[in-house]
Amino acid sequence: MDYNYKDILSALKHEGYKLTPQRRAVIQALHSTYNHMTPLEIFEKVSIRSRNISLVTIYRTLDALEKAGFICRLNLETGRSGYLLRRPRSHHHHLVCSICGVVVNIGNCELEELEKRVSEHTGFKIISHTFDISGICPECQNGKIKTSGVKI
Amino acid sequence: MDYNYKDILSALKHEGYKLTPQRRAVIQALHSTYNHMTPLEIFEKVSIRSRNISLVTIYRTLDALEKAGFICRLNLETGRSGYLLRRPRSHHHHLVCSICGVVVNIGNCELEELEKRVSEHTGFKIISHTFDISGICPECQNGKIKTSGVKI
DNA sequence: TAATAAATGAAAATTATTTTCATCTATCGT
DNA sequence: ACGATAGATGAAAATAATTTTCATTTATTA
Ligand SMILES: [Zn+2]
Ligand SMILES: [Zn+2]
Ligand SMILES: [Zn+2]
Ligand SMILES: [Zn+2]
Repeated sequence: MDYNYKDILSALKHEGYKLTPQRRAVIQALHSTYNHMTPLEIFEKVSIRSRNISLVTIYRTLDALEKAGFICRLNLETGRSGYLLRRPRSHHHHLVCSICGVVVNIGNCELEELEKRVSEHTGFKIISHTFDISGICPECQNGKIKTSGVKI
Repeated sequence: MDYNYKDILSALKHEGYKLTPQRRAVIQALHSTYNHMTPLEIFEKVSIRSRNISLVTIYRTLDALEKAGFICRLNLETGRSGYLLRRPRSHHHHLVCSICGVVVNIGNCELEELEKRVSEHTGFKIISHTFDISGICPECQNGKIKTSGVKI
């Protein structure tokens, strides 16, 4: 089952966060797309509608949302961070288009078995794993590039 | 089959790079450990033996080594980069100790099959994948912490 | 040994992110 | 609705990683 805009607002409030217009705007921006966005991109997107937010607040809001588990952070190849709304509640991974930045969630992670074998073989106590796939989405394969800049 | 110090020197030379003392020192530092290191850590390590290198040169040497395929770059959780000598020539992944930073190479990547299924399911043309595991190595589980700072 | 393309280092520039601190405001109890 | 207050915001400065610039040095090759 997926999170949605209302879920996030009420859960945030429940966790003691205030529902400011700035936070609503950031959540709304994340909710409006399946693309990942950097803090700066979110700032630009939000600033189109209201000049009423600063980049610092974007950073702080993303921190809060990440701590509360409502967004996924991508470690971009550039060394920067990309964020997107966390839609599946359960453990999952990301398939990211290198051209337009769209993200498809990959569920049914089958890596626990591999983890177990690695653990037995090395003696490591496993904490976590990361797994990301990059590729070209069908639309970009057809040349229908939707965004201007090259992502990732 | 694994790369070693001499392989790298001669291959670098073959690719047109000059073998400067600074480059030798960086390669030597990477070769001397199975831990990953940040550029700054490499700088500090190399600087103990000779005051004859600057941090900029570390960055430039790491760029060259990465382009030439002789080192692996880890996207650390902190958003910084960690580097280590690339020992297996073939496609592989990394199991990293969160405490001491030691890295174990995981060969026999079995993710191509998963990639194929994802591709069929989403229509994406797959370019690449990343897969990293973090955990606690046997020595750190026993409290034998070798390095001072917490890595990753 | 001389020529030269490449490499180096110091310093400045760039960029992402975080911190500081004074001001503002969402929320809650009255 | 009103006032108190903890928490949130924004401007500006601070931090930190990385890259660029440019004058000087050096590994390589003939
Ligand atoms: Zn996700
Ligand atoms: Zn997984
Ligand atoms: Zn490796
Ligand atoms: Zn793989």
